[in-house]
Amino acid sequence: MPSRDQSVTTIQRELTAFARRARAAAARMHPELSLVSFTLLSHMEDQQGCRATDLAAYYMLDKSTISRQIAALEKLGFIERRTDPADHRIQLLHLTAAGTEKLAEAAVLRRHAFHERLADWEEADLDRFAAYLLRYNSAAADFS
Amino acid sequence: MPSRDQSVTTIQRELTAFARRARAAAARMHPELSLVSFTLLSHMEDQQGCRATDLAAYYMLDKSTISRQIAALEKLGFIERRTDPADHRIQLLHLTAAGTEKLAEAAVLRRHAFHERLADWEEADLDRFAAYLLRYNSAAADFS
DNA sequence: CTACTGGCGTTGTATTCTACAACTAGCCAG
DNA sequence: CTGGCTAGTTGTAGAATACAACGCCAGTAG
Repeated sequence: MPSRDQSVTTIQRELTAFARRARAAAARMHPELSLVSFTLLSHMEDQQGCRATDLAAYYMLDKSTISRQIAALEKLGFIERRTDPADHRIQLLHLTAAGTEKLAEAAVLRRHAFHERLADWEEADLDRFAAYLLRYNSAAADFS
Repeated sequence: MPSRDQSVTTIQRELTAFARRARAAAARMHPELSLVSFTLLSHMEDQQGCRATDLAAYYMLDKSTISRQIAALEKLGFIERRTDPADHRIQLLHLTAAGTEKLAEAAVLRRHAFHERLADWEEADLDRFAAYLLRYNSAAADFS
């Protein structure tokens, strides 16, 4: 039975190892959509009409970085900006049809990869693993 | 009770969210040691005498990237190269005392952050979470 | 109404990370 | 010895990112 400290160390090491590979794995899986672009599009799909500032805060990126990413995604035709009629400083970001489609393509590839890796897991274990990750991330969000 | 597909989707989303933030979080925690440098040093500590090629394969990075990272870490005095006497093509990478110390400093900061986030978890849950991550990563390694 | 203040986003600039390709050097099989 | 393989380096270019300075708009104080 591992000690509390050992478990925390393992969690840290394994999460970090995953993080280190995620970028390259995403690049290999869908070269047209980097991990950053993918997550930004995902976020926009979930939160219809989100602002650039929201994305910056959520992903701990500088607003200038987001601005350029947004510009690139717009140039590709994946998103569109709608100026908030109530406040002209704000741009509400929305996926276009092309963006939705592209995101779905990448999501299929990713989901397939995850399903493969998790193929031999019991459903109960998947359920608990998902719950643990949710719990961890919601706690981590408070510290960011 | 979530379906198998929902659980996989959650796992994918939450792991990805973590990965997206890890880089910035590491940079904020220990600005002197990027996430990449940190993981490379960690790997070298675990696998005393590892090769640059091993690091490249494990983290899915190009060998040129590793070469430059290695060069930077050597310039900082954190690692040293020892040519393998049996095969002069190979450099065995070792931490120096300074590197070991620097790594320990960063590890303390990181471990503290993880302990904080996991403070209110039951030990049994930590244990299971760690086991799930190990299992996931060992499966993922086969696909890389 | 005007001026200050603060929030949102863009642009200029520099740095870092990364990949790909071409290369050198060492090992080994024939 | 030669050809082919492996380990690592270097040239080059592109992408991501941060920081700082700026412009624009909204709200508020005077």
